[in-house]
Amino acid sequence: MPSALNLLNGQPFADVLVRWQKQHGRQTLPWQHTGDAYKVWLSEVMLQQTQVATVLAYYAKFLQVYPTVADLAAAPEQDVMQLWAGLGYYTRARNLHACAKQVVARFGGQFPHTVAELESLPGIGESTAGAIASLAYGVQAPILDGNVKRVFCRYYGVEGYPEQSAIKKSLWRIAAGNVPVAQPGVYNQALMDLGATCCVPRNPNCAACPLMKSCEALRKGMVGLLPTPKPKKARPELFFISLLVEDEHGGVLLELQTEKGVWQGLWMVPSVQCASAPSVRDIQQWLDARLGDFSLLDFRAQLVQQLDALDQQNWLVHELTHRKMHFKVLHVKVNGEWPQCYTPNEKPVPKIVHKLIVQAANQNGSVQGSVANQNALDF
DNA sequence: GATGCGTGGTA
DNA sequence: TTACCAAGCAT
Repeated sequence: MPSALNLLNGQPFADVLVRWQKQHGRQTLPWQHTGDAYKVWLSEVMLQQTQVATVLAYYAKFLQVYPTVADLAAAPEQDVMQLWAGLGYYTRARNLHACAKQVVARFGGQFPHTVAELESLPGIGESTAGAIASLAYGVQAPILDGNVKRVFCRYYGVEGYPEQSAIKKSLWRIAAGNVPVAQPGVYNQALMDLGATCCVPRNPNCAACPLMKSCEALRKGMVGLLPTPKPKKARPELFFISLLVEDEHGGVLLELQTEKGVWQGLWMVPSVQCASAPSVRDIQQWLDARLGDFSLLDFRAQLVQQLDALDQQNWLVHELTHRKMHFKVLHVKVNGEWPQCYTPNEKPVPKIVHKLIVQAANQNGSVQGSVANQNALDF
């Protein structure tokens, strides 16, 4: 267990990391060295469960469109969702927007300095609050993200799945016990940089690690075994039939997902869950129930004609962390501009919409398809 | 306390 | 190809 006397080669643990960060850590990430809590917050939220390389383009776009938290607070939510589309975990986007509004309303447009106040804001949990407080304001606050958990699990030889509450609790104790008064931001950045560039999940570069000489996992030969992996669980496989209605302008019929669950707040092509071997009768019933909603009754025959061919159509696979989704498509083109049809660039859509459009375009090589394909590639 | 929530990269 | 998992949070 760590203490104030946690020394490494006679130097305080934190000093070693701070020195390492300045020499070997990352220095050029766009939100670093800005002293701007808005930028730190924006990056931290985007980086939740998401890698730096993925975030960079989204971060730049957000900052360009919303240079300040007040700009973001004043934006329509759909605009925020649109900019976020493709980044995943869309609750983050809604919370981002709600948080911006609260920062303006409750804190006069300035992010608060204390962990407790930061944590009271939507989308900011204990770790993100610690990151903002330490990185933007120099507050002595711990963080505990995936990188830090891995570094501590190895360095202290902590066994057990880190998300388990008892393990997590002891990791937080370790994290809190090590944060230095001086330069807590650089120290926290060091932990993240070390985890992201050196103490990586597979094939860590222990020879280059500043903590090597007292790493418990290394001493025990357990580096490859820690952190203890998540217990495996079967991932349910779900099957869907989707309705791809394409108008002359490359627009696609989309409906806003208002239910809680995957893709809430985004726009999706009409879809119905089915068995892995869907029956023609069930899909036909679904069509009869839905076509009226979209004034598409005239196209019923055209769609019904495709039902038998669905057996031959390959499932398009879309994998999420907790489930594996399979899609087949009923595709129809309509003349003119059609209500509720939008290009995927007009509305925030999940990635699967682009995939479905691209697949349909490849299958029939339509002109509309190539437009849709272009839109997909714009992302 | 356990579960749900996206997408992309990597070995 | 499959499996893992990455700057977590909300419910």
